[in-house]
Amino acid sequence: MKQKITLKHIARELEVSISTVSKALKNSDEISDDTKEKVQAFAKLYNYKPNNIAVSLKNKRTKNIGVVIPDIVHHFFTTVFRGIEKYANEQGYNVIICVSDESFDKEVINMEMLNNGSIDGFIMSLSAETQQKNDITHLKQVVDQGTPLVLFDRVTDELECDKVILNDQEIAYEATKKLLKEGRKRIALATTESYFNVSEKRADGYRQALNEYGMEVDNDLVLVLPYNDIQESMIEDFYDRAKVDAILSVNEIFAIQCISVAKKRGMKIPEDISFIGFTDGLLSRYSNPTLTVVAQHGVKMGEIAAKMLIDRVESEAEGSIEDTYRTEIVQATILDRESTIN
Amino acid sequence: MKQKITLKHIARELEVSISTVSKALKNSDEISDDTKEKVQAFAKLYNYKPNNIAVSLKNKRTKNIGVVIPDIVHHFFTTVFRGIEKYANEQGYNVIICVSDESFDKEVINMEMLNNGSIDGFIMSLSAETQQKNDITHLKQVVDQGTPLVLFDRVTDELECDKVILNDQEIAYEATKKLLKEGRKRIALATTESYFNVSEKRADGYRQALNEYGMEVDNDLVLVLPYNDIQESMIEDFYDRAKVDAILSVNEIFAIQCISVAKKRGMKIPEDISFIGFTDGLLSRYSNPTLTVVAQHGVKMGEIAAKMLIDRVESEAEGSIEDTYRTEIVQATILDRESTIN
DNA sequence: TGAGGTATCGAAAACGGTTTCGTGTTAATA
DNA sequence: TATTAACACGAAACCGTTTTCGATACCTCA
Repeated sequence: MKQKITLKHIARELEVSISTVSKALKNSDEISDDTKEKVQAFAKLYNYKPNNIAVSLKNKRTKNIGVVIPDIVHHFFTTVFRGIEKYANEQGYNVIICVSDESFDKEVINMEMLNNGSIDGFIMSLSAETQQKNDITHLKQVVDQGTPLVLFDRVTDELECDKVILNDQEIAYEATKKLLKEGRKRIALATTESYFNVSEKRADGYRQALNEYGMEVDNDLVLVLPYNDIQESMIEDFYDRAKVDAILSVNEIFAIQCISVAKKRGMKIPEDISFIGFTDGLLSRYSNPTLTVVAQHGVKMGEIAAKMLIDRVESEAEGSIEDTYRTEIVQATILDRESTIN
Repeated sequence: MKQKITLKHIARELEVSISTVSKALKNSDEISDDTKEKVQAFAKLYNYKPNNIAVSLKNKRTKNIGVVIPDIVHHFFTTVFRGIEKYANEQGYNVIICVSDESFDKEVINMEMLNNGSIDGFIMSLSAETQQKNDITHLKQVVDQGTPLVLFDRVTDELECDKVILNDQEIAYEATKKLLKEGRKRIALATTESYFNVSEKRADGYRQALNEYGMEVDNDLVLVLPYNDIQESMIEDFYDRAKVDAILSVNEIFAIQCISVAKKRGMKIPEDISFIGFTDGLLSRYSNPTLTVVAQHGVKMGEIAAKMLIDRVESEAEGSIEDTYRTEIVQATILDRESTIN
């Protein structure tokens, strides 16, 4: 096991000072070409790499960004993360990831773990519990301390910071209109508990479209499903009590399960009933019939979030403080597949 | 924006030395109870948290572990990562993740980025390209430098280090035997190019079972599919040229696609043909019929990998060098679902 | 009374870099 | 020849901790 080589070693070996070595490696013009060559050759030979930790301590910049997300075994978050990681790496940043597991406490603990110099800024999406409790003192604290923060997807209006969101309401409106244009009369909404910010906005878009077509929003047509542990009977009951000819689902799984039950009941898709779901994951692509979806462009969202964060980090480093926070909106698109009529 | 408070600030304010503050906060018995109380109260009041970077520089330990995986939008890797993150966090470690994107170059660059003091050790799974080229000099370099390294799933025999793998061959043997016991006579193997270590081992298990039942391994029954961009016609052609009554697939997607084509051809599942796939992801659970799978227990694999790494990191820190590398084997299990006869 | 012990604290080195400023040498200029 | 500027380099401070090694003051006991 070879010892990691440091400036000190090089300096001793070449009988020059540490400062000379440091400067020579940076090609400073204070140093003669002769010594530069010597030092650089030696450094290359022994594969010298500056110690990141030492550099970070000196610069007060780590080139690490912290990402806190509710779940990692989850297609949407994964794609966003992909975008973050991609952009960050291109800019020479590393990404430290923590999973809050939809838990408020874990979210708080994770952020405290990271916010002691380990990272230059946060990108995060709120946990379910945090949205439910609506307690964001930990976020405020981070922002107060001057740590840049970018929220994506599951955001909150109570905090002033940079944000990246989907045009949820608008695209839900578009999706619903697409179903209406198919001639659907009894369009259902499959959704989660309402404390999810995004679900609420999607529901708004759904209602807006119905209203525009002069339709009443029938509460019997709203199917609220639990986040986990969905029983088929819930969907059966729903089909029993509500005549339905289309379903807009706030996620992929709900849609797939509704399709599955519909098929068992002998309904023809998309003739008798059509489906649109949010999230362009594997399920939608490989289901039978394939599912028409709202593509959320997670990678793009992640890239934008990373860019916003890094821009802010670097501008703060240069002392030019921009104090206006921005909210970027990613335009979702509808991907037509077999579960709707085209 | 409040300045981050340091030992120096506390020391100045309380008119004691930095060392006293440091010791007081650690409850050292060199310090009187009086001063301890004063210092601790002040620290709590101003929410003092030690700067991680400075601590890392001093201890030469970062409490960060680096994870390099080929893909993040991928169920198996995601679950493994979940296990890593879970165990690591419990032990007070953070996880820095880099995605190699199945590219050799990115893998090398990522590892170089991290291996300059940013992390205490690596957990990784080889990229496709790395396996293909069979070039692992970058890994050897890391190990030579004394950085602990744990390989999982996509490992290599050419490197001595800790490893965590699945009992791929054995479970493929079991799965194939399960199909044989169903009375299947023409069992196909849907697989990737052979340079994937794990695919090769699964193929071995498949052959072993066939041999045990006195069957020839018919090369017409091996369907090699590309990693991306699978055309349905490839599967159509396969069904055309080979009479098949069961398929063992090295992943989920191949199985799902084979099922889809089989259904279109009017084959009854599992009566006419049965399926087993590797990876217990969403697709298998929500497909129609649901897919019998080999569960790889990614979370457990991740936890084991993290434990192996952290154990080694900490034992090295204590100077007690264990020089025997271990290979842990995770036992896969078969989850019976609708695509096979039970 | 003086040696030794204990309690409490501070100075300083160290981790591995970056950066400012000063200094000695040489060469150009008045 | 004396002054000065350019050149090449080193000393030292600094980032925020931890930790070793005194140093002082007070106390105890022979």
